Amino acid sequence: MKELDPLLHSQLRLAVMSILMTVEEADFVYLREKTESTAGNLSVQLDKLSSAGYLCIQKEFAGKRPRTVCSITLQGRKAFEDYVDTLRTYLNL
Amino acid sequence: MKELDPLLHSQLRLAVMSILMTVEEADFVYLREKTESTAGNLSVQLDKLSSAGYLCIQKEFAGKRPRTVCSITLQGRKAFEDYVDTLRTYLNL
DNA sequence: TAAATAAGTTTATTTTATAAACCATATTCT
DNA sequence: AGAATATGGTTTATAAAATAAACTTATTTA
Repeated sequence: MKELDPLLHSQLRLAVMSILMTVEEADFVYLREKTESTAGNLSVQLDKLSSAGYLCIQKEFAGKRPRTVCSITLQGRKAFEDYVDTLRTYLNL
Repeated sequence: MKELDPLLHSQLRLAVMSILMTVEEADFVYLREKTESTAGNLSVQLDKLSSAGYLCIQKEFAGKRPRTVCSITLQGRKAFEDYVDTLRTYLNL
């Protein structure tokens, strides 16, 4: 049985990637609200996804406030699709 | 975002449930081979699924050797289907 | 009869996820 | 102006999980 990419097999990381699959980019606040996660947890998980090269993070300023913008990478997109395929075999879909 | 049943959102437990969805019953050895897991890990995960009422475990003897047979319960079947539905919203399927 | 194998269980270790605490800046209230 | 509050996060600590290693009991096999 092929193993599920552990980086994606996590509720919050999967939710984040799922959102980024459908949207050109998303900032920290949006992701936090959409996923109903705490900032701390989100921060950690974004770092992991970023370290893996699944998404890229740009830090800008919106007016005077910091803004963290995330977008999925090609590699991330591929990994997500791969994960879905593997999952299908688990779910009998 | 609805949360994914943590009992099913685990690689090994999901694999086990997936198998039990398609097969009347399966014994310990079969599950271990099919999932390529260690006996220790499998034992722990089967206990959890059993405690949750997702599967039932019968201990018999096959000749002189013990045999642990598992089958999915109605509740387990429902939980699995529910998990799949929830997951769809994450995966945009 | 001693060593190896089978079928598990229990305990220990590592990894993960999550939450709590914290930091820096900006804004609002008195 | 200075204190309190909000914003947008990061870092550190805690709780929960997954996994592996060690152990148990019985059974074959050499």
